[in-house]
Parts: sequence; structure tokens; C-alpha cells
Amino acid sequence: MSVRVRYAPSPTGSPHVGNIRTALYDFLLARHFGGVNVLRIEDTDRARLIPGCEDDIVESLHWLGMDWQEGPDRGGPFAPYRQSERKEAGIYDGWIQVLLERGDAYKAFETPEELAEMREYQQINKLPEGYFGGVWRDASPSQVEAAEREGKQGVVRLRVPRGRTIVLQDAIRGRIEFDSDTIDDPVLLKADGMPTYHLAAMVDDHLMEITHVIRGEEWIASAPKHIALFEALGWTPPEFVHVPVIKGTDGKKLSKRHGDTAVLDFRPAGYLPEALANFIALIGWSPGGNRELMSMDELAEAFTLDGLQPSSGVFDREKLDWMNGHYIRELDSEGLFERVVALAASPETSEYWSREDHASTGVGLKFAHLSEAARSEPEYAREAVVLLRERATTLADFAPACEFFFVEDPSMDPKAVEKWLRLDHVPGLFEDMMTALQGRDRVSVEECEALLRDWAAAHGFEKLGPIVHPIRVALTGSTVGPGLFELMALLGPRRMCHRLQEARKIA
RNA sequence: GGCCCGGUCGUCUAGUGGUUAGGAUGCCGCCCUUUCAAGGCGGAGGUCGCGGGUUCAAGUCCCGUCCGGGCUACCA
Repeated sequence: MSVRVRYAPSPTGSPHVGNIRTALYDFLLARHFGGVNVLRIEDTDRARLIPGCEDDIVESLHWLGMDWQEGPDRGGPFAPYRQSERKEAGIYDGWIQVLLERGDAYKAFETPEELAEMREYQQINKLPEGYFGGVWRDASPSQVEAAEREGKQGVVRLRVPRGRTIVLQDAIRGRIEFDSDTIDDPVLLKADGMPTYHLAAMVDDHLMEITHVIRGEEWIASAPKHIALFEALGWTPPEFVHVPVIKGTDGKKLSKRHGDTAVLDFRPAGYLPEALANFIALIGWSPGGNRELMSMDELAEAFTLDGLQPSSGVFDREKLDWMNGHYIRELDSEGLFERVVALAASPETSEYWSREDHASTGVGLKFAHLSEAARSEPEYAREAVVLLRERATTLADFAPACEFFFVEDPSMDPKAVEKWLRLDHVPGLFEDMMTALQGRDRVSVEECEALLRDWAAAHGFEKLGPIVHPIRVALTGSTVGPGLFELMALLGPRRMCHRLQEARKIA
């Protein structure tokens, strides 16, 4: 069996993680079976269309490592791949005519106001809401003609058969039955001449020979309409795969209201695409057993519909953080540095970190420092980044964590100063260190360690803590950070002497 | 309200009639250690939503019930 799947977003906003997961499943299923992945843009809603959005869709997909064989950007045997263009090409009109002629669709001329009124009436009387006939489902041809002569703008609705059971065979949930009397007649063609999702998506899925329609669970309710349409047209429906929704920690379906769930926000926030993809794949799907750290290749190799789960999942940021840290630690030094520098230099990064929610972190400015250092002293900057690798959760962590390497006078944590610089032996310690380091070009890690250990021994300190901590505070302004000896060697004598001297003044 | 879907540690999940219900994350502790992490080891955390059945045996099958969610547009 040859698999043909499609990711069919509407360009009404940047893709968020729930949305992109279906794209991932499409991609993985196609790869697993050596099938074809199609990108189709469903831009039939002219009012909600956001210009530039298609670029975000393509960018999100590419960033996460997905590709497709047919789409608006690369054409294909079923082009065009934008529904607005397909509409222009007259692809949908023919089928509307067929439906109209067979009596499986009809024209309706209610105004939006009349429809709203009808809904209100249904609400008040606790009736099922929707269009179950109105005055037009059974209107005579002369009534329709009269309305058209008056120049009324009508829509075309599907005539859903009554008194029947419509069966949806879902790949995840199995057989789902609907009483067709509870299904209202959906609009197929809007008054502006554009097809609705119900018409366009089904026609395209059929014409493009899509074998599996992977879409969100929120579509289950309208699936019987789609099946009725397929039946009316005499087509065999594709396999429907309704994947569960992803919820926010509030238990509601993930949306833009949940903060940073736009896929493209994860990039400037310092997440690795391999981590995000791995993590998202595992919400609602499992390879079985205990596997969870998987590359895209492994994911594709393991992915089948069997592993899909019916119950919805919560997007757990903390677990994503862990996974992201894992992938950061897996990067080799060169690769890690490249990624951090690329992130630091990106305009997208400064835009993200200057947004209201993040501006107070100062990360934007710290990234600028990192960027500058990467240009002027690439070797030094690289070593600094590598020293922080074990401690990072996101790539954005490197900016604040490396900051002390890149500024002349790092900001001092007042609490750290109080705790470690007020000790009696500290002035002498700093002076001795300055003397030892003075005029030297460089020191090795081993030399730094010997320096401190010898001083401790000479002054009767059994533990290294009282020596190490004041020096760390003097050099970095903080009590936390990389191994002190490594950090000292990288900083070098010149920077150390300067900072020791500054610290000596307040000690 | 109506229609529909779902329900295993806080969270993501393994599990397809017989397991001390496993793993991961998060949390706690110990080890390592100059700090923080990372890493290693260990711990707490689940009456498998609840109640009935079927069966020698049920998280696994059936029914009911509760709770959660989705849809209810000339949006997708």
C-alpha cells in the first residue's frame, strides 16, 4: 500500500505545538512507509487570512526537520496546492454542480442575521443547534429561482440524509456511529463563492489521492458530514486518523492563549529542534516499551498508527526542558558553539528577548555580549560556552551564564559578596593571588589548582571552600558556575588580576 | 442543553485476562565534589476515575455512573 498524507494548515496564525504535531505524524507515517507527504494550504477563509503566515508554516516545518514531496513551494502532480488557487482554477465548482444536480446539495438564502436568530431560538428552546432544513432544504425550484432573480446571495449546503446511521471508522478509536438526524446541513459554498473546509478539504483529499487523513480530535464531530459528502460524490473515503488534542496545564486545548506555544518561539527561546520534535512526538504516541529518547530517523523507523493513543495529553514544559538539556549535552563542542553563536546573532532572538515578558531578563543584551566575544575572541568564547554545557537547559541559558567571561566587570551578587568577601583571610588571599598571577601570560588549570591548594595548606585551611568561594565571587560575581580552576585558566591572569583588584577594594 | 470522545503515580507513558502495575519527568535523599549543575544510586508518589457484573482470575471484557475534554460559524 502506498501512503499519501497531507498536512493542511490554514494560514491564520503561526503553527503551535498541537498543530505541528499532526504535521509530524504525517511526516513520520510517510517516511515510515516510504510514502508521499503533501503540504496543502487551506486559505479559503479570506477574512482570517494572515499575510506571511505561510512562510511561518514552512519555516516551522523545516526547522523541526520535516520536508514534503508536494506543496505550494515545489509543485507536484496535483498542483496547485493552495485552495485559493484551486478555487480560481474552478476545481470545486464542478463538484458543486454535480451535487446540486443530484439533489445532494441545495441553495439556501438566509442572511447571517436570520441564521443568528434561528440559533437564538434553538438555544432558548433547548433544541439541537444548527441548520436542519430552514426553509430552503425543501424549497421548490421556483422559490430558488425567485430568490436568485431578486439577486440574493445564497450559499450551497449539503443535504445530509435523514434517518440513517453514519459510520466513521477511525484508525485510533474504531467504529463511531452517528445518527444522521443529529447532523445539520453544512455550508459547502459560501456566499463569497469560496468553498468551506467541508467541501474543499474533502475534494482535495480525494483528488490528491490522500490515503490517511491525520487531523485533530476536534474534527470528529464533523466527520459524519465529510463521510456523507464522500458518499454523495460516490468516492471512497480515506482512512481517518483523529489524534487527541494537546492540552495546556489548565486542561484546555492548547492555543495561542497558552503563551509560548508557537513553534517558532521555541527557537529564540533556546530549544533544539531535535528535542522539540522528539518531545512532541511522544505526546499521544508511543513506540511501546520504555523508549523515549529518539532521533527523527528512529522516530520514523518506529512510527505506525498502532502507537497512537486516544486520550489527550498535557504539554509538560518541565519534561521538555529535561529533554532539551539532554540534547544540548549530546552536542560536540564545535556544534554547540555554532548553535549558540547562530542564536546569539539572530534578529529573531533579540526580537524575542525584547518582548515585554522577557525584557527584564536582560538576556538580549547578554546575547549581544556573547556575539561580540564570538567575533573578537572566538576561541575564548567557544571554551566559555563549552564550560557551561553541563549546566544548560536551553541555548538561551548560555547568555547569562557566560556573561562574566565577556564583560570587564561582572555584576556582583550582593548576597555572595556579603557571605564570602567579608572573611578575614580574604584580603591577604587576593593579594597573594595577584602577586602570583602578575605579569604572567597564561596559567594552566593544574597551576590554578596548585596555587589555591598550596595557599590553603600554607595558611592552615583544611577545606578548600573558604579559598575557592571568595575567589569565585571575585572573578564571576556569583557563587554558582563552572569548575573554578577551569574557569580561572580560561579567564587568564590579566582578567583575574583586574577582578581581584576590584574585589579587594570592597573586601 | 445536544452530539461525540476520553479516564494507569502531579505530568508523559508501558501494559492487549494471571506482573510485587514497569519506565521517564518532576519532587526528596545519598554518592561524587570547590559551588551549581551533570552523572550514579535510592526513596516517596497509583485502591489502574467510581460502582456493578462476566471469569478460577480484570488496568485489560460488558453495563452503568461520575469527572474531564471536543464540537455545536457562510473558521479551520
